[in-house]
Amino acid sequence: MYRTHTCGELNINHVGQSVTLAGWVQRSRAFGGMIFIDLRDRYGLTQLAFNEGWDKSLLEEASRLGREYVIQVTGEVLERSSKNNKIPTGEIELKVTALRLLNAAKTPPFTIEEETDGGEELRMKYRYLDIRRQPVLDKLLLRNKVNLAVRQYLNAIGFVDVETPFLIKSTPEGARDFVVPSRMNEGQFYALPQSPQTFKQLLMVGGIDKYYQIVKCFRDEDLRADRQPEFTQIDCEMSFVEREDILQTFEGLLRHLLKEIAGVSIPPIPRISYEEATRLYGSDKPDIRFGMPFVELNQKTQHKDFKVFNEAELVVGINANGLAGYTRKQIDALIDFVKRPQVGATGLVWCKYNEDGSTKSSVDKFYDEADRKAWLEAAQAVPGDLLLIMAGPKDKTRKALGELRLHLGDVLNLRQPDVFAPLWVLDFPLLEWDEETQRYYAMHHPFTSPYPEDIPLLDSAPGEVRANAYDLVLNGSEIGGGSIRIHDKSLQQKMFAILGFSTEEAKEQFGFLMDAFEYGAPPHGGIAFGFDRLVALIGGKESIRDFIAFPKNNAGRDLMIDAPSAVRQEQLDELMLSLKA
RNA sequence: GGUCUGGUAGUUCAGUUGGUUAGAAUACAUGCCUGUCACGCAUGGGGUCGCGGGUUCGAGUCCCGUCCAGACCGCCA
Repeated sequence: MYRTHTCGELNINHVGQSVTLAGWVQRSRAFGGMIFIDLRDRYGLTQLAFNEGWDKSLLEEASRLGREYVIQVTGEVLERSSKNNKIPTGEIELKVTALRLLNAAKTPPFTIEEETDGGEELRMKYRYLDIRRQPVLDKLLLRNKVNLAVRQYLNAIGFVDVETPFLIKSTPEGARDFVVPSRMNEGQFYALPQSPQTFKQLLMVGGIDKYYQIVKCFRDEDLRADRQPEFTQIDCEMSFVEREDILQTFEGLLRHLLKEIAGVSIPPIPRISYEEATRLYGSDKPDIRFGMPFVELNQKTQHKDFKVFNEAELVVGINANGLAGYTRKQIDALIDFVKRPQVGATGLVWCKYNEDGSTKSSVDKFYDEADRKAWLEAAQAVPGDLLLIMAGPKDKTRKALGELRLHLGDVLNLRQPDVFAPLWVLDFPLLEWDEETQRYYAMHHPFTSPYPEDIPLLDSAPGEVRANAYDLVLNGSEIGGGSIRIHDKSLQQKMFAILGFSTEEAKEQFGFLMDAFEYGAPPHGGIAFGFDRLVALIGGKESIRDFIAFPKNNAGRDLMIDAPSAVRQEQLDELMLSLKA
């Protein structure tokens, strides 16, 4: 037996007991005739004490131990003469009577402590050392806790975990596929799933009724701080349900998770339409931890000679509550923010509602006091507020003002990580027109059903058809999305036709699904959650990387194992592949 | 595909208008120290200034290229 206890559990009640611990040397503090060593495992730290007076040869052995050496010690639990109230084991120490070196260690390239001196790249290269650090370990433990809570909730209401294949078929829609060459089928390739979408629908045809899976998905697209090429989804599907059934079931899941993990009770989740979300917040995933809705000012601004406003499709403002005191310099900083290429606005007009009730704006040349008062009133501003206005093409301007709104939320500290404000976004458009390829694309995916009452519009005005789809947004991040699916072959065929598939192409790509629809497919719908992102948000962080044990960098590389890499010529030959020079 | 930022000791960073032998902190090694817990004190070792080219009497510093890392835009049904 390597140990009788862990390094996190001994306390004053164990004094006098003989125990054996095993772990890593965190830090050693040596004095003339004595040495203290902090021994670490994933449960905590325990101080080991060596004393010349107790055992001189043992003290000498201890003096040779370096950082991260793996050791086993046996000894007696003593009450400390000077206690450390910063750690749970701080009242005791181990008077070591036997020391066994289990493995020596090179000096680690960065310090294994709460606050490390290591940079990102180094930590990724030596991820196994990084995982020894408490903040990283805590995130992995949180992930495990959320995973367990998801399974408990879903199992309790009858969901069945079914595994679906990873080696599947490449499809043209959606994200770029990772492809895998097939040795036994020369010149042919599998694709890794972007999601188990069609399989879970086939499970519904198979009568599984309530399916879930916590499953890896793969997308060969560029990465971000919250985007990895392989990521995990909580994938769910239900039969004989309407939208309301899905919303209730998974609102319950989020409520369960926040209660179990974060100890937070949330009120019923508000709902908003896609149209309203973009109109009020300039985003289809608004952060509603704070207000600041947009106010449209076309009618109140386009009666004077100010060309910028007059020629704009949309003039829209936001009330930056309480910022009337902002100096010229501070306002210039906001203007610089919106002019950054990432935001892309051309300018920003401001209008102050001073504490004394007077008003001042950057466009006083064109607008008088009455005009300015009218704007401020429309924005429900009170003295002390600052109105910020943008003008331009509708979509672009809304998006830019949405960025500014989030920035103001940050500036005003209204985006607290421990506040959870979920939101359902409903009534997405079914289709999006793409100018470049001159065709419609499914906004969600081609299996999403339109609202029955909108079906006639599929022929006359496809762009106006609303999807029976829903996104769950948490604190400005999309954490889940789904829809009621098409389960009727002819409607599915029609969708493919609108998306530009010929009958043959549709049959070749998705014939298996449409065949299945002919054998009694039940009405069904589902949802998938981004598990990494959900865990990160519950943990109060923006980046998902630390919540993944072995993440990839922003070029999709694993710095630790140095993947991807070239393969041997024999492997290529076996696969009948040759590389372009 | 694009924009921006960075690359100097094991690590995190500083390094002025181009100018003598490239510094600090920390880590590491050695010595001293019997109650530390970021122990303290002293001494010491440690550098292809990412790589290649150019300008110059002289380049860590300026220019060009390239590689690597990070953030973002496009992309992500």
